[in-house]
Amino acid sequence: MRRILLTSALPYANAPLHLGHILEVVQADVLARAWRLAGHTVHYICANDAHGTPIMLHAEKQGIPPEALVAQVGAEHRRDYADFGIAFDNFHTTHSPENKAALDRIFTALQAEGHIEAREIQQAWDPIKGMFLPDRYIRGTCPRCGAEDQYGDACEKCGATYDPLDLLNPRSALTGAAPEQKPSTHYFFKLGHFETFLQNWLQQADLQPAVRAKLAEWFDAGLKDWDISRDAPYFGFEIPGAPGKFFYVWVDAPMGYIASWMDWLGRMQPDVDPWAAWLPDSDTDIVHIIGKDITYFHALFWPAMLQGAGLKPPSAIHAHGFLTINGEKMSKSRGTFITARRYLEHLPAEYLRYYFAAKLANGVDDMDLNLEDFKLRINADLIGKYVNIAARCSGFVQKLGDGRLADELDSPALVAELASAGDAILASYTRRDTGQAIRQIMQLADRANAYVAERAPWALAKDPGTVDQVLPVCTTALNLFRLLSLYLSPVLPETTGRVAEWLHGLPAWDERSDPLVGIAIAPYRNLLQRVDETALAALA
RNA sequence: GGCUACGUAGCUCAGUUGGUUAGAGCACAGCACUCAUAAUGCUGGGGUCGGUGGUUCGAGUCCACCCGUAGCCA
Repeated sequence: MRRILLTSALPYANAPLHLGHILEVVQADVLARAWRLAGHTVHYICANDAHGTPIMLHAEKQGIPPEALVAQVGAEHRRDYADFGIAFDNFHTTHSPENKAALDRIFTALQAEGHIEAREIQQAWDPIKGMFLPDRYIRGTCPRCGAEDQYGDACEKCGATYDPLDLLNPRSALTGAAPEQKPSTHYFFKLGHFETFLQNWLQQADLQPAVRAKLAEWFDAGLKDWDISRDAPYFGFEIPGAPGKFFYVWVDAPMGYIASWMDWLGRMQPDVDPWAAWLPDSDTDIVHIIGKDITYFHALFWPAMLQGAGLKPPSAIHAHGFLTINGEKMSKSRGTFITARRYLEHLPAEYLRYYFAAKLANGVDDMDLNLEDFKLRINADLIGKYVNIAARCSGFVQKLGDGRLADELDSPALVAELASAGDAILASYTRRDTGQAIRQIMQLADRANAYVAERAPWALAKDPGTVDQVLPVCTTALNLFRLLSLYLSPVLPETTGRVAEWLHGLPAWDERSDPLVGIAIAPYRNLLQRVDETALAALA
């Protein structure tokens, strides 16, 4: 049995969660639950990404301290996640003493080993605001194609990337002032020191082919030093021995994984060394679920920093694609930006969990949330196939069996078949091919419905010569339903939890071959409603 | 602009190391059934696998170029 530390990417504590965030955590949560079914020990941890210029400026605009903004947004994030059934073992924040401790240990070690270098560079400076400007806060005309009002690092029109110094007619996005050039001492992480290590690591780590291909590209381009410092004013941690210099948010962000783990251990298992899982000889697998846009930080800087600090690099990094809505990028102006909260105001969380799960595969492809497809899929799979099995059989148990299941199954072979199919399903889940798992489960649901249609308990019930067969048939079908519920439990914990209450618990994984027979069950109560058209329309 | 990935039936997606007439679910059509939230079962129609060229006895699967989409460029 494995010990696994599972993470999803830290959401930035600047804005509400949207459905793209939910796609990621659903993936991670399903994986965590599936691994637990398989008997592994999984700790699923996450945290708020609390630092950086955008948060500092946002808080300033609201007239509150950044700590207050982060706390407030963090509380909203927690609530949204909880309402989507995301069962973190811990959700912490990077603005915490634990994270400061993690950062100090790692930075000190990197510095001691000569992996940090300080040197002076030229930076854009806003003379009115009195601060250095991140590239994103400088706008101007693209030096290549002449497009106006482009960001300081890249042109959205022609795709060119450049230095903000190259921009024509540069302006501060904060004050409109023309930025000046000022020298400043910055600290750099010598990523190039880790080329050999990274080359080896990417061979043995559990990575997708597309991620490996992307990494190879960066090696070909040569590993450059990474600027890890920012000048005050900045919301973050100050660099030791360098007053007025702060760690760039992306330095302490991944350390939030460690901080969250430390925080959890400190409260739950204070005797355990919080670093144990991250030491080189640790038997804990560290698995990161991330969006494809941040592969760079997780697969290059992060393992290198850990290695440089004498810690264990990640065992696996799994990148996923982006979410589009009805084929379009999520965009506030186009009305395709759906926050997690807005979805929850209209539709049940588990519908979206199921839809995402059904379409997730072990690749980096983008996923489209097509609302018409969503409706058809939920209605067809969850109501028409899955829940239908329980709904169509339980009435007979009440009418003919007085609520008591038969002592014998009509088809033990079919129940055994579904029970043995579980291993392949679990394998699909843990391979992160959740869509495959769902296809396998729905195929079994089809088998169950075909079985009921073939045995036709309603017809058996009409003939005194066959009426005795009705209960064994329905008991068989309900056992199939119970197995399907077990298989769906990583995706639909709440619904299958209600099934568990109804059917005297779901079987333990290793005991799923034991049928539920000869026992009284309560009358069936509706488990899921069809997708409400009005609610769906309100979402779009 | 460079790079990486993706582009398969109306929709959403599978297609293992290239090998006989390209698969599934949904949608659609017909039939059956009426236990079930108009749910279910059976049968069927539907694709020159983004385009062009190439390698091969043979390519959705390999190569080149082009088009489109997404992300990255520290």
